Amino acid sequence: MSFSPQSPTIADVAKRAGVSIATVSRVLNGNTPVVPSTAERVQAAIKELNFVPRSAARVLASRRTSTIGLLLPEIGGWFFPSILRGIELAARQAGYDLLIHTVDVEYPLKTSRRALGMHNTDGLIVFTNSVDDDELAYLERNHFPIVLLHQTPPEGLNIPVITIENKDGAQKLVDHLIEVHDRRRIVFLRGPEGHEDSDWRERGYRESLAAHGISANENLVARGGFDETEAASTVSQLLKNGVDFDAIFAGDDLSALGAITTLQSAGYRIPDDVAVVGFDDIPLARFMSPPLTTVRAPTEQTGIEAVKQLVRLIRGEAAESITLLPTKLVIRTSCGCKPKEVVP
Amino acid sequence: MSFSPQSPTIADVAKRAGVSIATVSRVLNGNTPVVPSTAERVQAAIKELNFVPRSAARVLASRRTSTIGLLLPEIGGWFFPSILRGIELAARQAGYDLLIHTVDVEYPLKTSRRALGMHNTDGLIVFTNSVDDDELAYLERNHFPIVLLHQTPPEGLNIPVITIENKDGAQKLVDHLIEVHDRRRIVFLRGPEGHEDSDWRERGYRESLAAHGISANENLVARGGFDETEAASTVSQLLKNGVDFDAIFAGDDLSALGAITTLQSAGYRIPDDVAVVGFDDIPLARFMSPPLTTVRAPTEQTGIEAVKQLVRLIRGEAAESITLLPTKLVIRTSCGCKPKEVVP
DNA sequence: CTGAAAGCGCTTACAG
DNA sequence: CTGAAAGCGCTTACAG
Repeated sequence: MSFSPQSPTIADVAKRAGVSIATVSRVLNGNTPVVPSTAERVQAAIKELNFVPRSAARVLASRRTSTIGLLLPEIGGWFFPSILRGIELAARQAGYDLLIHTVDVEYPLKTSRRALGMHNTDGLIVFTNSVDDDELAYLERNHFPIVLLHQTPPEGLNIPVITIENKDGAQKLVDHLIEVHDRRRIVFLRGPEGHEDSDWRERGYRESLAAHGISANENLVARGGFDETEAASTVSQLLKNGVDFDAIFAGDDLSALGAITTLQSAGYRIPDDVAVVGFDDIPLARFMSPPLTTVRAPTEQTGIEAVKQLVRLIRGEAAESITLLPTKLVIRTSCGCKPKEVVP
Repeated sequence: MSFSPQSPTIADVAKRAGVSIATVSRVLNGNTPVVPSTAERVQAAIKELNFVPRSAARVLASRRTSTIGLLLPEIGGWFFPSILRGIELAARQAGYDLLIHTVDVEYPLKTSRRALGMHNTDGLIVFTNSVDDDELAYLERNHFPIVLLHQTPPEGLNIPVITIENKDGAQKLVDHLIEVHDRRRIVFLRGPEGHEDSDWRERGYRESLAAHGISANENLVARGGFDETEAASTVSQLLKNGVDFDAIFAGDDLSALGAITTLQSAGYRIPDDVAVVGFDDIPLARFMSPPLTTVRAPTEQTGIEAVKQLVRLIRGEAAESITLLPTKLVIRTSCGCKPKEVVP
């Protein structure tokens, strides 16, 4: 039903080239010397028959799947395509296929154990909370290669993690609001509950305030949900409650968008009345009005690093226990900077 | 290196349950009756040993990979995550794994034949131009199940295609500009060369003009590239050239964004001076200023349909040769409608 | 309903 | 450098 019946096998190639299947295999894998003239005959036979070795047979015989599994939460973010591209490129380059499974975050364990694991991959890249702690512990106990993306491992588990300089980026951003634009009543819009990126950004926010002798005001910390709609409703609530603020550090660019929209339709001018900044530098950030000041993370690089560390683990080498990719301030005008000063 | 050495096999389960491996296999697959009490013992053994059957062995023995391959162009669009979700959900539900490969559109053939094909999948979902015509012909000649997404098959090949009502959506949108807002000098911003979605949208545009007795003006058709930057530079060029227009139908929402940005910084008011509409209804469309009138496509559904048709082919059933998913006008204010009339 | 056995298409020691 | 052969871990006729 799936293989064409006449689909050639290694035996067909061997027969045609007049060699044993072992020799064909050696030509295919290139890891054992083969006399050039023989190799050429084999190559020719392969081409003529349009032969492609059955993956399953190779996997079974070699005990290596040459496949990396990627577990993602169902709700894909904006960075998702570029991280995926990074992972796919790096995986292919290292000789691995990529098997993807999206996880209903409500049932991380049940779904994940079945779909991707040691039975069909050599290692797993796990994105933010898409595998629960018990499952991670189980996999680690069995020395199965795993790398975490944007999530530190649960207590006691030694699993490499790839993430970005959230705290540092956030701190620099808030420093900028305070030092350059003299804002002191800065709202922070949190991401979803339990989202580590958001937690670190919040720490950066708090440390910046502290470093400038501004005492934290808990009324200024509210839910943004990494989501335009939630941020929009939170900001209207703040306005309704008469909370006094002169800037908003939205947890991500989407919530910045929601905040800006709400403020503008309530008649506030940005950045004059309220400065608004985000995090991520999604493609549309530069097109918002005003263009959004934010923090850029090297998303594609994140995926590449994840594969790099995972491949080390698969090869039995040591991996970095934490890889922290640098973030970078992107100054536009929503913070109060003038177009002249803008980084292109 | 990849399987833990002690990782249990079907033989371990059989021994523990005191049955043959054939019986374990039958319990696993549930396609042959097994006495309930025996089945329970087997299930218990499976659970105790934490046994998960090796995929490669099943594939090799059964001659079915139970895997669907997805070929994507490297440049992921906005709809990408939701289409992927649709595909993944539907694939899993139908009992298939999902193997993904992104294709450098410069070399569609070379990369694609190696990565995904009959040697490791039961069928392929091919996204816009990620496999070249010769390769498609080769696959079809071998009766390998394929479904195309947003791309009609090359001449003479009978490959099912899933796409959306591009022409109809575009036509309704332009009808709206003409009939409701009395615009007659409407610019169309094309997508990338050879992009079928764009071609169909252009046809809808032209047919709407024709239906209203407006003769096409080729000066009003220009490159938008499905891209903010390209659209922005095209629109400034139009302005510089003194081209006279009262509306822009951008090929997609991103180019609408670029157009709006450019017009506004040149001092034009939207929609009063120029109405701007897009296509796709990306998440940020409602947050643009003004909120963008556009056309919505059921992206997740597109992925689901693709899997559905592909599974039919894999099972040897007949598939719909074309599945056209409906699009829907989303009226906001960038076309000139007042907020009151806005669809929520 | 169940088991023994062949076979899926490769890789890889082991000899030579 | 090359071949014969065992074996990877399953599924599936074939008997019984």
